Amino acid sequence: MRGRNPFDGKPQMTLRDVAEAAGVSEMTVSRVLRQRGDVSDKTRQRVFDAARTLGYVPNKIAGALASNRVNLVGVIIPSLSNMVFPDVLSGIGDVLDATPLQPVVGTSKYDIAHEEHVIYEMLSWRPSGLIVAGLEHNDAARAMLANAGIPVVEVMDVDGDPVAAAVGIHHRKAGRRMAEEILARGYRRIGYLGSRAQGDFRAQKRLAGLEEGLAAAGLTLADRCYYDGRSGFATGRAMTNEILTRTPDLDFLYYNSDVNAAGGLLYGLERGLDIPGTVGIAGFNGFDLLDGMPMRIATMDSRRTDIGRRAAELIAANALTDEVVELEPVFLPGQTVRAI
Amino acid sequence: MRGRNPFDGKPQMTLRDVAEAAGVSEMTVSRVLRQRGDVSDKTRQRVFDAARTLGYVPNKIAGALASNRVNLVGVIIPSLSNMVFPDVLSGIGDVLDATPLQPVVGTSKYDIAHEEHVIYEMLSWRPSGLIVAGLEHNDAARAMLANAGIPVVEVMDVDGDPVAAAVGIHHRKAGRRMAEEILARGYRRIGYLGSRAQGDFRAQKRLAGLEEGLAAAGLTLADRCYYDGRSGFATGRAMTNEILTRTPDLDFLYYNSDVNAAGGLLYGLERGLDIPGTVGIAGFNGFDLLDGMPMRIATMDSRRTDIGRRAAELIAANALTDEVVELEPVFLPGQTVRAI
DNA sequence: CTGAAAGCGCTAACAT
DNA sequence: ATGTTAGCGCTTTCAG
Repeated sequence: MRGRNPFDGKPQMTLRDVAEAAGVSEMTVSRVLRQRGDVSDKTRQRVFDAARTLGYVPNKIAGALASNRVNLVGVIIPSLSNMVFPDVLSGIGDVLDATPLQPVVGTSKYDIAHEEHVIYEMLSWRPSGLIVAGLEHNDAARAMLANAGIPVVEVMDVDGDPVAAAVGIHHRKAGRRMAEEILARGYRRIGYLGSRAQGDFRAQKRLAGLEEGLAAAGLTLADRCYYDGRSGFATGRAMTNEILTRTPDLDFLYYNSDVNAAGGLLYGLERGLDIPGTVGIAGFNGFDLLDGMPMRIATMDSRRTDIGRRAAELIAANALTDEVVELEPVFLPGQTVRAI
Repeated sequence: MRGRNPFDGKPQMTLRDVAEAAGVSEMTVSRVLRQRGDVSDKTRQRVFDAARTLGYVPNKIAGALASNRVNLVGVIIPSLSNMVFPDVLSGIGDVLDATPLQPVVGTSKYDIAHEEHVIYEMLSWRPSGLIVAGLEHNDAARAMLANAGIPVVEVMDVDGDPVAAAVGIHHRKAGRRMAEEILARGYRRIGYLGSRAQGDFRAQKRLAGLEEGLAAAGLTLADRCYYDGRSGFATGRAMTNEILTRTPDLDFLYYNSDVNAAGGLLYGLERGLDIPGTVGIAGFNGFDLLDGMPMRIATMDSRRTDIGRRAAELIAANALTDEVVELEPVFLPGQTVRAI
């Protein structure tokens, strides 16, 4: 007899069991359970009853192999702890809920080599589509994505060279745009506060964009400050303290994330800084969790949910395109920058 | 010829293709690719080369069907937007990373009927284990979990009647414990601020525990205030304003979540309330994101990462037990309650 | 409306 | 160290 996995608790119930109980063929059971093809009401009822009493749960593995159809969409994001990505997932879910497709999430941990591994694992389940955060992949990953033979969408960022379709904002432009807003409001001594993580390409692009924007006005960044580890209020405070101690005459602080900016805001208010008069503050992302801070922080809505939605729509439409959808981030001045 | 899925981009590459290219049998290729059984170095190399040049990606569907082994662990949680659950996932990941198992996440949206559906979908992929948040399931779901034939662990909560193994804290006890801490610090007019959501059983249990604890001292809750929608600073502020307007003599505010408590804290500080003198504040969860608030909020660490870890360990050990692991939440007084 | 046959791509078990 | 055979549980296809 065929070896059974020693881990198996109990024998698997099969279509055949249901068929026998209902006194019909396996095929009929299959048709009833998938609501495909015509089956008489009487038979259908018998089959349903049999399946229900037996507690039959179909084996999708077998079904997928036979039909060559897997209603899963792989979604690969760097991390779930960063609030950015759950928002993207929620957009994806909104769209896929109306289809038979189901998202399956994997995390790359901001590590390109690990990402390659996750992509490989995902593809080996033959999903109906793949959504991958970011444009930065190693060659092996790019090759897999290019040859996957299923719709692939790179999300978040369109500032680079997509392998496939892409939906996102242009982070460099977002940085430039922020520079313009800052300068238009009369700030001149600008500091940047962000993560040291090599894997956060999008923040790096925003920084590059910011510097471009400043350069266009003949300015350079007055100082910058980096942190390791997680973002948070404490992180924002610590960085702010560090950069203002080192360069006290800064008149603007641009943070990689709203969460850190919020920490900076709290720090500044406690020190009695005149915000936005003496020092302006801006973050990035537009987290509504932070509504209710002492001041609304200037930020840029990164369109996360929309990005998820648009990506999912491309997958649901089975679009094997390499279309690039660039969404416009929305600048939200809040109360931490001077009025124009 | 066999019908091909019209969605397929290109024909699937199979073991046979690699076998032909390498001039060996399919079995040999299979052995090489799974690093199982002895294969000569020369053959191994030929196979690797062939697989790599062809860009072969194994079909796990077929492999799983043949081997009756699926290295996936289903994880079903209410939502990803609530920061609680990513923390649990990260604990699960820590443990599973050292095994061949991979977590697959599904969300029940705080809806028991939808949860049943998600459990069914998960089980139909024949995972090696299932981790489900909460003890509250409908009968169909309970039946599925009980008969899954794989290790099943219910996480977060042990206050109820687990179908299978359970790892969590006892939320009613946590509420009682909080009542004791509050009373021991001399507060007497206590208000509760939490979600109206029916699906948040654990917060409801904490509230029940709080009331029990107060009752034990001959007290009752002085007021309560509920919100719809998402937690956040703005939500915390609004609730706090509402409850203090209605019942100005409250001397303690117990929130369902740290995030709302933080909003309440900001509100209170702005109004010049003496915290913790006149009014004490406590939340729940122990989110370290909030480190760096103007005051450290009193809270109870819900042991989320540990819960994830312990649950994953049970799954990894293939434990078909109904063991209940009760972890102790840790009370963190912070600065928003009076010293004892 | 229902059934029988064939086979999806892979791996267990048994050769050799 | 490598090959051969059978079959996992389901769905496609074709026959009635």
